[in-house]
Amino acid sequence: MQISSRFSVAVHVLSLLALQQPGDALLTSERMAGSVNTNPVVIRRILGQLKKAGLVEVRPASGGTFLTRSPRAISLLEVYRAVEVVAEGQLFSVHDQPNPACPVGRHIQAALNATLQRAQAALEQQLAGVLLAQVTTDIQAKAAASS
Amino acid sequence: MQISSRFSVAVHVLSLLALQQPGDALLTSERMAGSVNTNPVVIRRILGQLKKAGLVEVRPASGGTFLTRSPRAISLLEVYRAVEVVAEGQLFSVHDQPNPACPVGRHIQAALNATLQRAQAALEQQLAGVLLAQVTTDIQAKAAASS
DNA sequence: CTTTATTGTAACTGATGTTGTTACAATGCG
DNA sequence: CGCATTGTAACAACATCAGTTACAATAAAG
Repeated sequence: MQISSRFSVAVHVLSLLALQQPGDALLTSERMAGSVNTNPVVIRRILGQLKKAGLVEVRPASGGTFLTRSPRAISLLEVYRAVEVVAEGQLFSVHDQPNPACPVGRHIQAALNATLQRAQAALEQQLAGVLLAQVTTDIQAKAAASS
Repeated sequence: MQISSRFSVAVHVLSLLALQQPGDALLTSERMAGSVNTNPVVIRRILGQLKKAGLVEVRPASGGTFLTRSPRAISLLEVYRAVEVVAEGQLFSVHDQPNPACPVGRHIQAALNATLQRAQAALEQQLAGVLLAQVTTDIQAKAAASS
């Protein structure tokens, strides 16, 4: 099973917000949905999660949406956590009722746990090491190169 | 979304096979299902995948099931790949039709790709570094300690 | 050669999660 | 006030998962 695209959509939306300039038209959920190519409600749901995580400020009605911090202070791990694509520490699911009468059944969970936690932590560390600013810089570089 | 428990069940089953002794009663799907605490068909489906990956030999009818290699020569990454919990290189799903008329839409996929691949590779490397033999040794150690 | 236990596989179910959609009340700017 | 927009609920369509029933194919044992 794949990790939900909520994560990539969230990074997309945050990139739009990070690159927004003072003079620009306000970024509404409709506009953002146009860039992501989805329904505005999908964007609003994700914005709700980013807001709950304290990453964005959404001013109701026609107030616009803004980052609460510099893109240099937002890691992709924070975004990943914000959109709850995976419950904390639960990337792998483990069969939960093995037979305790069998030595393997009794100990498999504990024997596997350390490895699964390490694997998950390794993935999260990679996300922690990338900042939103790096993504937007990369986007701008690619945009400049292709023009 | 979580990674399917097929992976942990497969490691459980392979541990049973690794710890099986010559004199023991044959490990049928029914017996293994008893240890995992699930339905025998679930076990047979997973055995089918492990067989396809060349990790086990299943002799039809009442012939028993065996590892084709030493547990020291089977990494958890091979098991992970065998049960196809995640299509190769596709742990993260990315929204696939961003708007090319927007600079962010046009470049977000490429900008994210390297990071997502690295994160996934970090996870897989951890699995590659653990052998089935380590799991069974750990199980035996825990079983000895609790007796 | 027949009996018997077992595997391999198809088909179906119920539960859950995702993405997209419609609908509409609440909000706050002009 | 009027209006664009947000926040949220409700629902549909779809996919995957885990469990189950059913049964033909297989091969070992007598």
